[in-house]
Amino acid sequence: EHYSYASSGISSGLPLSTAHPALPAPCHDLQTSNPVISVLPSTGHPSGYGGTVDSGPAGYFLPSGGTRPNGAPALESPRIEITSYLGLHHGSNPFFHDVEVEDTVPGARRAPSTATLPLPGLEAYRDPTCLSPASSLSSRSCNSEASSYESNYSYPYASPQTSPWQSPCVSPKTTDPEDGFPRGLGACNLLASPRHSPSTSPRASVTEESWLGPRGSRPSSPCNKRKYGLNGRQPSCSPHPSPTPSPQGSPRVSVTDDTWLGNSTQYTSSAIVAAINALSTDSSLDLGDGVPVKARKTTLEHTAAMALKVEPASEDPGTTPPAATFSPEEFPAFQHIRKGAFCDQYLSVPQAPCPWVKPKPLSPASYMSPSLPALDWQLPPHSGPYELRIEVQPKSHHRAHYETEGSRGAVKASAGGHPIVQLHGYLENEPLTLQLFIGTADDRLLRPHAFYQVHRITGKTVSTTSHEAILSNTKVLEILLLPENNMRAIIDCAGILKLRNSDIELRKGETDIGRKNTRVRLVFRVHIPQPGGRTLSLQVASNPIECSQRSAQELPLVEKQSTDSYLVVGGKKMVLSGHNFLQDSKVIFVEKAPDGHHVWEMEAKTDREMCKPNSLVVEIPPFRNQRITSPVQVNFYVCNGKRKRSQYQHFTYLPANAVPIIKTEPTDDYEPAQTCGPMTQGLSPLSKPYYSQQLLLPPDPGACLVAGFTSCQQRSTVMSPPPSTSPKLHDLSSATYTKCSPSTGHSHLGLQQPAGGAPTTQEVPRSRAVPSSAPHPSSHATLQPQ
DNA sequence: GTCCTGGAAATATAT
DNA sequence: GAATATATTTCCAGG
Repeated sequence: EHYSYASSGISSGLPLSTAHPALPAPCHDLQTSNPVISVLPSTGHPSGYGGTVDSGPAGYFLPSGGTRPNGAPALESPRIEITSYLGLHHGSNPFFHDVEVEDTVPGARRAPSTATLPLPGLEAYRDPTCLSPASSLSSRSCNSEASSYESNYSYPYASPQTSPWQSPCVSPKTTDPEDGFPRGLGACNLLASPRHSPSTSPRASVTEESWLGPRGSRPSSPCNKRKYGLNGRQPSCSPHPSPTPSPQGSPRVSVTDDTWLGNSTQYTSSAIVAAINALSTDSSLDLGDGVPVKARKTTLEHTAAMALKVEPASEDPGTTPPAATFSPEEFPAFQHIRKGAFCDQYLSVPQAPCPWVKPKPLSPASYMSPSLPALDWQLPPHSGPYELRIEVQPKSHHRAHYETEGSRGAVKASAGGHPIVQLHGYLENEPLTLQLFIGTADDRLLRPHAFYQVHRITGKTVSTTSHEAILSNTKVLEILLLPENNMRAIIDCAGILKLRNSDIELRKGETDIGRKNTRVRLVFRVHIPQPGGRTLSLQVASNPIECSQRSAQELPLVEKQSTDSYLVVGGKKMVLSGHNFLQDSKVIFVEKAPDGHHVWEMEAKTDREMCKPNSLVVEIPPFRNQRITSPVQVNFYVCNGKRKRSQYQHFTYLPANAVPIIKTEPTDDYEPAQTCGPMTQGLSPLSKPYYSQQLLLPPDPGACLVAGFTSCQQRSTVMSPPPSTSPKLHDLSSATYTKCSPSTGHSHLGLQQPAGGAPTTQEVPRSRAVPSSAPHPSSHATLQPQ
C-alpha cells in the first residue's frame, strides 16, 4: 500500500514488489518481520519466490520446469561459462587465460568439482586487496564487493525482503568449516576470475591484461586494477587484505557460473532468493527493457554474483556477528586463500574467537533483528517522542575518491567541522547504534546509492569511532549514540567512495546509470527498541552532496533560496545561495506537466551586478497563468551554459488574490520555514532535508497514504525524462503520478500538481517565453532524477 | 609512510 | 564514422 502508486506506473499486471524498486516486499510493517518470505522453505519453491517475493525476477531466474537434483529450481542464465572454466581449474590450471577457453565449451557443467578444486596459484589472480598502491584499506575493500559484502561478513539481520537468507537450511554457515573451506577455495578460484566472457565483457580478460602485457595506463574499466597485481607494481598477495568486505558487487569478481554450480546443490534455493532479493532491492524490474545494452551483455556475471549472496545470507542471523571486518591477520588460517574477495565470502565463518565475531560490548546491534527495514525503505525522521535530526548538514560538495585513490577524507560541514546527528527524545541509558550509508539524491525515493559507498575514516583526526557493516549491497557505517553525549554524534569518520560506473552498471538488476549521477545524501538511521520487543526505526537524510570533482567545480548549485513561493504576478527579488554562480548565469523557471513535458519556461531576470560566486539575485517572473485558483508548483534552475545546469529547485506560485496561508501537512515533519509562509515547507529540497523526511511511515501501518503522496509529490515536481532518453530512470512515469494523485487526497497535492497541468494552455505572460521545444540537452533529461 | 587534497592528464562516453 | 564536447577515472605532487 505504501507504494501503490508504483503499480500504476509500471504495469498493472505485475506485483507491486516487482514494479517498484523501493518495494522490497509486498507490504511491511516496520514493527514486524516479514513472515511471508522468511518462512519460505530453505529448499526453495519456485512458486514461492515468484508468487510471494517477486514474480517478475523470479521468472527470470527460474526457468519453468528447470530443477536441480535437490529439487531446487535451476538457474540457467549464468551457468554456461562456468562449467568449462571449472574443468580447467579442476585440471589444476589456475591461470586466467584459461578463461578464454571456457567459452568454447558452453554446455559443460561440473559443479561438484568446484568445491574440491585445488587452490591454484593465487598470485595469478587479481587480488582485490591490491587495487592500487594508493588505495586505502577501506577503499580496497570495496574493490570486489560484489560478493564480499554479501558474504560471511554481512550482517545477519535483514529486512523482510532478505529474510529468506535467514533460513537455516540455506545457510552455508551450518557446514563445517572443513567442508566449507574447500568449497570456498573453489569458489574463490572461480570467482577470482575477473571475467568469464571475454567476448561480451568490455573488460579485458585476465589473459589480456595479465599475460599479454600491461594495458594502457588508464584502463576504462574494471580491468585495470588487476594489472597492478599482475604486473609487479603491486603484489598480488597483499599482506594487508581488505579489512572490510566491499558492499558493491563488482562484476569483475562476480561469482561465476562455476561458483554457482559448485554450490548449487546446497545453495540453490538460497541463491535464488538472494537473487530475487537483489533484484527487488536494487530497483527496478529488469527484464531487459530499460537496461543499457552493455549491462545486458554481462548478465551472466551478475546472475552469478547474486548467487554468491547466498553465502552470506545463509548465515545464521542469530549467531553471526555484526562485525563486517575480516582481517587475515586475525584469522591466519585463511590468509593463504585470501586472493580474492570471493574467497572470503565462501569461507565458513570460523568458530574461533575473532575480533569481528565478538559481540559488541554495548550490543546496540542487538536491535538489528531480521525485521529491521531494508535500506531502501522510507522511514520517518521522527515518531512519538523520538526524532533523529541532522544538526549540522554536510557540505554540498565532497569529492569522492575512487578505489584507485587514497581517501579524500571525511565529509565536512559547510561551516567547518563535520556533520552532526542527534537523536532527540531518547531518555534511556542504553546506547544505540546510528547507521550511516550513502543514499541517492535524485527525485525518486531515497535508496542506497549504487555508485557510492560510505568510506570509514580512521585516524588521529577522527574522534568518532565507527564500525563497518554490509547490508544488502550497501556498506553501512555504524556509530554509537551514547546517552552521555546526548545521543549526539559528530560524523567525522565518514568519507565517500566512488565505484566505477562500469562496474556497477554491469550488475544484474542495476538499472541506474552512473554517468552524471553524482549526487548523494548521507542517510542516518537508528533503531530504538520498544517495549514488547519491537523496534522503532527512524531515518533522516542530509542535503544533497555533489561528489564529482568536475561537477563541483563547474555546475552551479543552489543551496538556499530566500523565497519558496510568491504570487503569480512575480516581480519579487529572490536571493539564491549556492556555488558557481556567474554573471552570465541564467535562471530558468519551468512548469512541467505530469508527464514531464515542459508546459512553460521562462528566463528570470538576474541582477548581474549583485551576482557573486555564492549568491545570485533573481526576479521572480510572472507566471503564465495569472488566474490560478490554487498554488502551482514549478521549478527553476540556474544555468551556466550548455549542460551546466543546477538541479531543479522548487518554487510555488500563489493565486494573485490568495492569502498565503495554506494548510500543510505535518509541519513538524519539516524544519521551520526559512522564508515564506507555510507554503515553503517541504518545498525546497536543498534548503531543507525535505527528501529525507518526505515519507512518514510511523509504526502504525496506517500511514501508507502519506508515502503515496510523497512519491507523487516528487514526481509531479520534477520533469520526467523522456522514455527514449532515459529508460532506466523512467520508471517514474506520469502514469504513476496520475495514479497516486487521487488516492492520496493529500492537501499537498494541490501544490504539486501544476494547475491545469495540461500543456495545451500556453498563456504566456508578458515576458518572453522559452519555447517548450527549446533545445534541452538530452543529457539533461536523462539526469532529471538527480 | 600514510592520509588528504587539488589539479589535471588520460580515457571513456555522448553529441 | 569522425570530430567535438563532456564526463569519468587515474595519476601526480605537495602539504
